[in-house]
Amino acid sequence: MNKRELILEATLDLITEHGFHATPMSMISKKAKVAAGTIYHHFENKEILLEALYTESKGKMGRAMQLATVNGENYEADYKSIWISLFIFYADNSKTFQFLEQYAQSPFIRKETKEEQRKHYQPIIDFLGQGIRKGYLKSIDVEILTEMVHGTVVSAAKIFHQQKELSKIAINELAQFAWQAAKA
Amino acid sequence: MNKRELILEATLDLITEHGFHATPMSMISKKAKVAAGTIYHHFENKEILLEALYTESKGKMGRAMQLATVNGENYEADYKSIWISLFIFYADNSKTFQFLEQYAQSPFIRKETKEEQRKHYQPIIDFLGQGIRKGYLKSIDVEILTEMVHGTVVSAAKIFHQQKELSKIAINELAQFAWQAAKA
Amino acid sequence: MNKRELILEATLDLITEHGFHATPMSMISKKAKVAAGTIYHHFENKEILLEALYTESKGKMGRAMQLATVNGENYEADYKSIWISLFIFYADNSKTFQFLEQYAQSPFIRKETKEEQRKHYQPIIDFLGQGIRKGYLKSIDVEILTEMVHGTVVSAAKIFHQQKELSKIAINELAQFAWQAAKA
Amino acid sequence: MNKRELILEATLDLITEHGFHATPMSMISKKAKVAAGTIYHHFENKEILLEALYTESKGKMGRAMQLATVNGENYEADYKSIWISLFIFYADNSKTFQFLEQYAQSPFIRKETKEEQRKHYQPIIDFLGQGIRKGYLKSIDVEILTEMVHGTVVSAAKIFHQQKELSKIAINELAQFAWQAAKA
DNA sequence: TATGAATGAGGATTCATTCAT
DNA sequence: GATGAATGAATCCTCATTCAT
Repeated sequence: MNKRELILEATLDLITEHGFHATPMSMISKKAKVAAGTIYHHFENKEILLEALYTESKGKMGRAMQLATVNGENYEADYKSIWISLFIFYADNSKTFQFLEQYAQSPFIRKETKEEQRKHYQPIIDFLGQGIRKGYLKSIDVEILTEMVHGTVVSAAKIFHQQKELSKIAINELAQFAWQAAKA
Repeated sequence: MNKRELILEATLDLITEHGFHATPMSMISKKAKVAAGTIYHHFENKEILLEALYTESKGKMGRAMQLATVNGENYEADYKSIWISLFIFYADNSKTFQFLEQYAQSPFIRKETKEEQRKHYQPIIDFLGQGIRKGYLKSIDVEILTEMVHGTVVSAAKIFHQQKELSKIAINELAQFAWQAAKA
Repeated sequence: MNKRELILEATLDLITEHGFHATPMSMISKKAKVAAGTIYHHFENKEILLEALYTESKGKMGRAMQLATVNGENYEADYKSIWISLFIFYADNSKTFQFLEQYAQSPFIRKETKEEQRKHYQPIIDFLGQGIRKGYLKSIDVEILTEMVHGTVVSAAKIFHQQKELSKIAINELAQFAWQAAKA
Repeated sequence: MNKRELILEATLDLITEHGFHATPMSMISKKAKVAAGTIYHHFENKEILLEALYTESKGKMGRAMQLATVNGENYEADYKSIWISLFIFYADNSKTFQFLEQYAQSPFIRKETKEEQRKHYQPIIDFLGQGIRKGYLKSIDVEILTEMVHGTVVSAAKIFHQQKELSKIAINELAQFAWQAAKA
């Protein structure tokens, strides 16, 4: 594992535990077992380190959603498959989830960066747009609908991380919750 | 307006804008037009100031929900009324909303404080519990259901604050979204 | 007990425990069960409070030494009696002793105050001067001799306070030590 | 001269002049011509800086006493030689002397540190213990005797620093004072 | 006299960043 | 690239003192 990775990993760990401003660079360098100056060879400054972490995290999230088995035959099944894929990603990557939740809306990340990373939601927006047009889903503004549906995954993930357990049945119930919410 | 109030208000303003660690006490004292030391007469330290703000904010939220017109005749109508009451509170109190969202899960607020403030959700938990027992709502664990329903209000409020506008119709659509999600 | 006394007592207690600068006026006011402002009705400021304590302490010490039974018949006995009187005062008034030791040489007390309180040593200086002239004691400069003899009492008191015990025999041995040191 | 030394030296100068709490770290950094933060690279905090100074000072004192010419042939001569060595150290190192006097019993230095530095007295304790066993000295508890004898050096050093002069003859008289005090 | 809330200058400490090695 | 000592501005907090009641 190269130093860049080590630094990013340490940053994720520490930032989810203490928050951005309560995580000194010295703490990151210690956890990553790297000299303080080394961080600055890989990241111009602390803000840029954070943005890099944000970009990486969003990328991982995007890739996770592409793992959903979407075959186009049964809209409801595809919808739930995507929902569950994202849920599982959030469930399996607790720190990345927390980081994205806490920092997505924080003033630490520049708007441009946030905008740029919206691309990862595009496939979903498209999928939900299709569902609306085909009459499977409520005809609400697609951006709004996307936000609402995503919100259900986030809520489910929060519950999961609070309880450290959630049966398969329960997960399917929550997917069903999300489906009934959105369906026409 | 007494100094304690002035300090809390300044803190809410600044903390939602810059975040906890990026808001120096000096900035709060300047905004509140109070000497730095005065803050420490009212709040032992910065952390406790934050906790006080959290407690106050949760209290306001609790009071807002009690304004919902619940007459017990039509469960769906009552459900939507509560949903909309909370939504309106979040919509009208943008900063309080942001603050609660940012710090609800942060490590800055002690678990005990968080637990104690859960009391404000109790009426809703009861209301939803009733709905489950009477067969109006899905029979999911009531705590989980509460979290999921609350999540829909949060998502709606986020959309509202991003767009700075949301028609009455749209709001009713989102309440409908939340109702269909939860109903049996 | 009037407030002035209460304040002085609290100051002595706290200052010996924490030191002058580590004893805030607020701590004194709390311990004395008096409002912060009240201290300033009795003492112009912190420095003057300290000086008042110094003056009172030196006065007590002076009075203690006058309790020695000096009958002028046996010089050695009188010498030891004075020595033991002072030792007992230091032993019985642990805090006053510590305070005088720690602050006598500190920069906190003005030279004039210190000079003025030297008067309490005058009887001893006279007594030792007599001893020198009569050939009972070494013919060393009387101020120096006084300092050296006083040093033996201080050392003995420190030992006492460290050990919290010192038999009568041991005390007499130390008085004997002090006598042999000084005698011609 | 490395920064650590510069800091310790500046601390000694300032602390003896103003006292611990009246010596801000900023003042030390200025006097040592070092950035404020640099102090914290070498000493965890102000207290630990003080402890380090204490340890160094005691070490110097210990080394000074080992310079005494002790040949074991004449106990009285050896005793006086040690006494004078320590006196000269205290006389030549006015600030170290003041510092040790002021902080030896203060609450700023932890008991463990104090205990550990007692090792520097061990050679003297041994020397006096021998003197007691061989009948040269009073049979007083050796720790008590050590303290009393040390007290005579301290008193002599105080006199020296007050007067800024003390003839060789006077010094020998004081060593004689200390010898007669302790001898059997 | 007595009170204690309010003040704000001052102090300990932290931490992002630099730079000589 | 990698190191980590050094920097010093910025931050939290303290505390002597004042003053309206």
